[in-house]
Amino acid sequence: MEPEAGAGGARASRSTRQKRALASVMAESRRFRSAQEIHEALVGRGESIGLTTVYNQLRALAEAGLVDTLRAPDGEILYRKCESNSHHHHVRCRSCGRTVEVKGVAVERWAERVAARAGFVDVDHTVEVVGTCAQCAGRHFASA
Amino acid sequence: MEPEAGAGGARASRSTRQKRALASVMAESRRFRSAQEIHEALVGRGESIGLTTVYNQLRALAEAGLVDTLRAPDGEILYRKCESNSHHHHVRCRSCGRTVEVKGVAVERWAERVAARAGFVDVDHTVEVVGTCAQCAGRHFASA
DNA sequence: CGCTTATTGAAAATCATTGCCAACAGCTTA
DNA sequence: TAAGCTGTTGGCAATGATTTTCAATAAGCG
Ligand SMILES: [Mn+2]
Ligand SMILES: [Mn+2]
Ligand SMILES: [Zn+2]
Ligand SMILES: [Zn+2]
Repeated sequence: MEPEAGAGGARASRSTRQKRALASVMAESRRFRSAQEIHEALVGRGESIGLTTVYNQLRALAEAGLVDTLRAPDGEILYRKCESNSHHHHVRCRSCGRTVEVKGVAVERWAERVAARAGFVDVDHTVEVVGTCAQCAGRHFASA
Repeated sequence: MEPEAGAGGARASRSTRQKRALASVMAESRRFRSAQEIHEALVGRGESIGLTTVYNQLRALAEAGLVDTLRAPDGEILYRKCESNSHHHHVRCRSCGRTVEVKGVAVERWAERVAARAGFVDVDHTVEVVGTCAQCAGRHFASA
C-alpha cells in the first residue's frame, strides 16, 4: 500500500526562499518583535516577501511551538525564536525589548499548588517579567 | 481664591445612570468578561446604555485600578471587579471563566530575584493561572 | 520534463477598540 | 427653580492588527 494511506495524510512541508529568510531573521534576534517589524527587517535585508506570508508563517511557527509569542500591552502579538525548547519564562526590557530566558521551578510549583488548592485541574500558566535592562537604565542616567 | 486654582484642576466625576448600572453589573459577576458581554448583560437587564459608553467606562475604571483586566487568548480585553484591592493574581477556568483570587508571595519574590539576577530594575510582572474548575471537570465526566 | 498541491501575497474582509463631536444631563451658583 | 458650565453619552466613522480569499506561482516527486 501507499505511504500514509487513508484520509488526511499530512502533506510534506516545502522549503521556500521566504521560509528560509524568515527563519534566518528570527534566529538572529534576541528580542520579541511584531510581524510588521519582522517584515521590515526582511525587506530591509533585501528579501522579497509579502506581509501576509510573514503573518501566515509566524502563526504556523507559533502553533508548532517553534517560536514563542506574547501580547504587547497594546495587544499586538510579538514573536521570538528562543534558545531553549523546553518550558521557560522571560524577563523582558520594556524599553529596548531585550529578553533573557529563565527557568522557573519555583513558579511552576506555586502555580500547581494554588490551582490545586482552588480545585482546578489541567493547569497551565503564563508568567512574564518586565523591567528595564541594565543598559537602558544606564542610558537614562547618562542623559539625565 | 477659587477652589483648585491654577491650570488643570481635576473636575469632579458625575454620577450617572449608566455608571451606576455598570458598577452594579460588575459587582455581581465573579468572571472576567469582554466589554461586549458586559454590554449584553446590561441590555438584558433592561438598561439603556451604548456600547461605546461601556468601552469608555471600562477603560476608565481599569486605568483607575477599580477593575482588573487581562487578555483572552484571542486578544480581547476581559474585565472584572475583584474583591481584593491589593496586588494579587488569578486562577481562571478556561471553560466557564470562573475566577478565584490568590496571593503570590512566592512568585513576587521569584520575579524580583530572576529580574535582579539579569540586571533589570523597576521590575513588574504578569502571572495568570488557567485550568479547569472542579465544576466544569465534573460536568465532563458526567457526559463522558 | 510534467503533475500535484503546498505556498505565496495582493486585496478585501473581520472585528475589537478608539476617535469624533453634537446632543444631553449632572451640579453648582445666582 | 432657572441658567450655565462642563462632564458624559453614544451613534457613527476611523483605526489597525490579523485573517480570509483565491488565483498565480513554484517546490518536490516520478
Ligand atoms: Mn512556568
Ligand atoms: Mn504578583
Ligand atoms: Zn533595554
Ligand atoms: Zn469552570
